Formats: sequence, structure tokens, C-alpha cells
Amino acid sequence: MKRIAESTVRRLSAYLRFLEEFEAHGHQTISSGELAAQGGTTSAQVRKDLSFFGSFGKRGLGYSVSALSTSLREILGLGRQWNVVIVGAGKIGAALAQYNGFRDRGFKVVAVYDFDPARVGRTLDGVVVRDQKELESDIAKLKAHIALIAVPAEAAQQLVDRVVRAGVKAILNFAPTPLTVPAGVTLRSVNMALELEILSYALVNSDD
Amino acid sequence: MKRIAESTVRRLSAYLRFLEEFEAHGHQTISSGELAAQGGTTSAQVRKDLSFFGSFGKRGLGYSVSALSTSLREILGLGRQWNVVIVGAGKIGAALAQYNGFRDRGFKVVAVYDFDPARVGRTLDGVVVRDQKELESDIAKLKAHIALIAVPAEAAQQLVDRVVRAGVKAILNFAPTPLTVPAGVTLRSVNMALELEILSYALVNSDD
DNA sequence: GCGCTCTTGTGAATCATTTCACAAGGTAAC
DNA sequence: GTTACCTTGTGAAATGATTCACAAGAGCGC
Ligand SMILES: NC(=O)c1ccc[n+]([C@@H]2O[C@H](COP(=O)([O-])OP(=O)(O)OC[C@H]3O[C@@H](n4cnc5c(N)ncnc54)[C@H](O)[C@@H]3O)[C@@H](O)[C@H]2O)c1
Ligand SMILES: NC(=O)c1ccc[n+]([C@@H]2O[C@H](COP(=O)([O-])OP(=O)(O)OC[C@H]3O[C@@H](n4cnc5c(N)ncnc54)[C@H](O)[C@@H]3O)[C@@H](O)[C@H]2O)c1
Repeated sequence: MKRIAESTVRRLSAYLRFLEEFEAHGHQTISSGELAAQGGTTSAQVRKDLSFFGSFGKRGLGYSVSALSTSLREILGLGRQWNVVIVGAGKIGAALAQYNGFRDRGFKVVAVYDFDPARVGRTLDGVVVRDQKELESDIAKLKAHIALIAVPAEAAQQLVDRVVRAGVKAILNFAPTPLTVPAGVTLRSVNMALELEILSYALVNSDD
Repeated sequence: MKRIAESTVRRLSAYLRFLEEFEAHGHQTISSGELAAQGGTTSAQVRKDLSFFGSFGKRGLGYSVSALSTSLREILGLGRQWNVVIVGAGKIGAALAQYNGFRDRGFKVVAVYDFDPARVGRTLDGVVVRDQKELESDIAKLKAHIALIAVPAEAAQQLVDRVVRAGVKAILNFAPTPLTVPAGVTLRSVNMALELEILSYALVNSDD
């Protein structure tokens, strides 16, 4: 299949969220226009996005909310549980470990790691913080699919290398530093300081 | 001036980070190629990005590390201190309040708000959690420029409306819900569950 | 079955971003 | 000053994403 743009995947994810809301409100069908209004996009964009994956609607009527939800979950790979490990049990790692928003969408935090003896052994929302020495053996045992990197920037690459060697194929990095992964592994980064800098740019250029 | 693409601003921000590292290593000049290698882009992209704002290099030689840093800081509006308020002193709000990565880059957390009496009055890294009732009066008093929204999704829009009414022109939202702001206000969102869903999509489509 | 209305699915057109390619300008050695 | 060598800055080309516009279906009432 043709490569799909990341912007399209983002929007599919957003559509799914709205569909779930619509379903909760008891609606049966929805048009591309209604879906678009919610997500701040256009009906043509919605239809184009979906058309990459097939044809899900009925002309004249729209989309079945439940059928389209199911299809989107399938496309996005959300019909299953993904096991997530968090590396770094500091401020952000702990917040992530206790975040319900992940579990609710099929991402289960199966382990949290740190190397600080003061943190190892503590429990975060039912998950015990383990020693990072056990990272490699655990990842195989726990069948972890995704790793969240929440350690200081200096340690990030080395821990990425370790989780990759242990077989993890998808990584979400929170350290503000560029990282490299081998082909076949997907790496995404959330860089909050960068987000603030974009806001800073917007503030000083709001006059044009 | 012509509108600049967000992707360009992101990269400028990344260039600045590398320049600072280069400066720390004692380098005086840098070429577009060296700058590109660090950021995973191309030399042509670097030069094009910079060309939107002027001409900063010397042909045959490259860019002065310190002069380009200064120019980029100017362009991005980082030559000054931005005052930040955090709304919501829960898990993620507290992590953000204690995050040094902001202060280091000129973003100063001047206040944190919550409505839970159990949290109001506590101190997070030197900043006292205040009652959200004082939001409007404080924002003017503290000259807050940027607000971080770290409350549950249901409360997010209402708090965005309040900080906007109080004069904030830039917002970074962490609640996983779409929000609207009036023209003239910049809103960005960090949606971690969405990032995981993009990873999920990558995992199930890694074979093409 | 027919006509009316509605909405999809999709090529084509437009708009945006990235990459190419090279003239112009600068350094440095001799 | 001249030559050899680099690297920038930038139009033009290529690629990528979004928007347009409309034919093709599908439901519904009569
Ligand atoms: N706190 C935030 O709100 C925030 C926001 C954005 C980004 N970040 C980034 O997230 C990362 C963590 O930030 P934080 O604020 O949670 O810091 P923190 O100091 O609270 O936590 C870091 C944790 O990583 C652990 N650690 C360090 N090296 C390790 C190793 N080699 N193996 C295992 N564990 C190790 C430390 O023991 C500590 O518990 C940093 O890169 C930071 O820049 C933090
Ligand atoms: N914890 C995470 O790692 C994480 C990650 C991504 C996104 N988020 C999002 O960030 C938001 C906060 O998450 P959290 O995990 O910190 O939750 P939390 O429950 O720990 O914190 C929410 C805080 O907001 C406060 N609050 C609620 N309504 C308020 C109001 N009207 N005025 C002022 N304060 C109010 C609560 O008292 C609480 O202290 C949520 O929208 C969540 O989806 C959290």
C-alpha cells in the first residue's frame, strides 16, 4: 500500500475519538462534514483520508458510526492491547505511569525502570519500579511493544539502544535530544520546550 | 513578511540547540552541512530555512556560531523571559512545574493553579499552588504570557476561555481534547495518547 | 419505477514544502 | 593578484498535501 502521511494518521486518530463520543450520544450515522467540523478540518479531507484505506460510507447517507469506529481501530492497530514500558521513574516518568489516558486506549504500562535505588521498589499506580539492570530480560518476558523514554537527555540514547536490542520496535521519547534508531524501529519525540519556543515565535510575530 | 511554515520554526529551534552545543565545544563557525547532519535534515533545507529571515553566513566559510545563535534567538523571541502559568497541579502539572528544561530556556513558571483545597498552598519547586479563583487577577499582575493547561479534558475549554479573557495570547494544552481560541491567540496541543496511536499504526504497518 | 435529495469517492487542480543545482562571493595560500 | 577551493543564497524543479468539483450511488416518498 502507498505510504500514508503522518498528518493523515493523526487525523484518523482524531476521527476515532469523535466517533466514540458520537456513539456514546447514541448517534448511528455521521457524515464527513460532521466529522470534519469536530476536528477543524474539511469534509473533503475526511473523505480523502479514509479513501486511502477503502470505502466505508454509504452515498447519500454517511458513515455508520460503529462500523467506521471498528475500521479505524483496525487501521490504527488499536483492536489489541499494547504493552508499554517506561524507562525513568522521575517526575515525568511517574506522571506517565499513573496516567489513565493510556490504559483507556489499550496501552498498558507493564513495567517502569529506574537506576536510583531510592526509587526502585516503589509502586506507581500498581506497577512496581524495577531496576534498569533487568530491562533486557524483562522486555522479552513481558512482551513489551513500546518504550517511553523519560530519563535525562544524556542517558537517552544509551537506553534507546538497550530497549531496541531487547526487541522494542516503537519508542516515544520525552528527552529533549535527537536520537537515532535502526531501520525498522519507529521513534517519535515529544519535546515540550520546543513547543514553548514555537509559542514564543508566534508571540513575537503575531502582528503579521 | 511571508508566513513561515511551522516545520521551519521547529527546525530553527533545533538548529539553535545544536549551535549552543557547538559553542560549548568551542567551535567558532559551522556550515549548513554540519548543522543539517545533527538535525537529520539537509544542508539545502538549513539554508532555505535561514534565507526566509535574511542572510547570516559567509560564503566559503559558513556561519559564525555565536552570531547565528543570537540571530535565531532573536527570530524565535528567546532573547527575553516569558512568564508561564500552569493551570492544574495534578500529576502532569506538577511535573511541568518542577521541570528545569523550561527555566533553562527563558520560560519562567510564575504561578500554578488548582481548585482542589488539598493541593492549594503546597509548594512545587519554589512556586506555591494557588486557588484558581485568583487566575484572572494574577495573570494581569504577574504579566503571564503563556498558559499551560494541565486539567482534565472536561475542564480544559473553560479554563482556556478564562486565561484568554485574562489576556494570555499563547497556550500549550495537555488535555486530550480539541479546544478553540479566538483569533490572535495561539493554541498548541501535546497529545501523548495520540503519539502512542501513531506508534501503534507504525507497528501494525511496519511491513510496507 | 421515477424523480429528488443527499453524500460519498476520487481524479484534477491548487497550494505548500523540500530538493536540486549553480552562480556569486568569500577565504587562504603563494 | 591570481588561483584553487569552499560554502552560501536562491530561483527553478520536483515532490507532497490539501482543496475543488463533480459523477456515481443510495435512500425515500409517491
Ligand atoms: N518533568 C517534566 O515535566 C518534563 C517535561 C518534558 C521533558 N522532560 C524530560 O524528561 C526526562 C526526565 O525528566 P524528569 O523531569 O522526569 O527528570 P527526573 O530527574 O525527575 O527523572 C529522571 C529519572 O531518570 C532516572 N535515570 C537517570 N539515568 C538513568 C538510567 N541510566 N537508567 C534508568 N534510569 C535513569 C533517574 O534516576 C530519575 O529518576 C528529561 O530528559 C527531561 O528533559 C521532563
Ligand atoms: N499524567 C500524565 O502523564 C498525562 C499525560 C498526558 C496528558 N495528560 C492530561 O493532562 C491533564 C491532567 O492530567 P493529570 O494526570 O495531571 O490529572 P490529575 O487528576 O493528576 O490532575 C488534574 C488536576 O487538575 C485539577 N483541576 C480539575 N479541574 C480544575 C479546575 N476547574 N480548575 C483548576 N484545577 C482543576 C485537579 O484538582 C487536579 O489537581 C488531563 O487532561 C490528562 O488527560 C496527563
